[in-house]
Amino acid sequence: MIANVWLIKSEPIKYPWSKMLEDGRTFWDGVRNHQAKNNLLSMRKGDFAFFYHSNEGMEIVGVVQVVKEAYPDPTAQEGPWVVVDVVPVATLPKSVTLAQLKADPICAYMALVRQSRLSVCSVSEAEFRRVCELADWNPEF
DNA sequence: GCCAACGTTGGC
DNA sequence: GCCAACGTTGGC
Repeated sequence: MIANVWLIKSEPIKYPWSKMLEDGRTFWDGVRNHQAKNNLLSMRKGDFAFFYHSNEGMEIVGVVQVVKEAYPDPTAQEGPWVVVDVVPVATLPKSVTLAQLKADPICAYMALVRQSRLSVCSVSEAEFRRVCELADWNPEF
């Protein structure tokens, strides 16, 4: 695989996938956790990320791509916080629920499952392929 | 530098 | 609404 894959979480009440599609592009703000911030810093232009609905839905609904690498979070008063710019790439034909991931031998060990509070986590290539299978999605890259 | 208290996130 | 898992804060 050429690019790395990540997973970003959003509460549907705050920023749902439908809004992501509507906006076409957004900066991923509000991360106030160092581990999540470090993941944002590791993102490279062209990397992909699953878009996960936390709290309500609890499922992976779409895929986005990083179009601008980390820069200071405009919504942060101070501190080292950063954002990246992302654009939607695809809506998954079938959403993949947390329950499905937990029940799957490959995905059960995803950072998403192991560290429920981490809002930006990495996804391995094996996990990526498996989620695509579960989603009935055939990535064209 | 340790640790108790507290706050937040997010699954159940 | 509850609670587990973490992160942060502040007293010592």
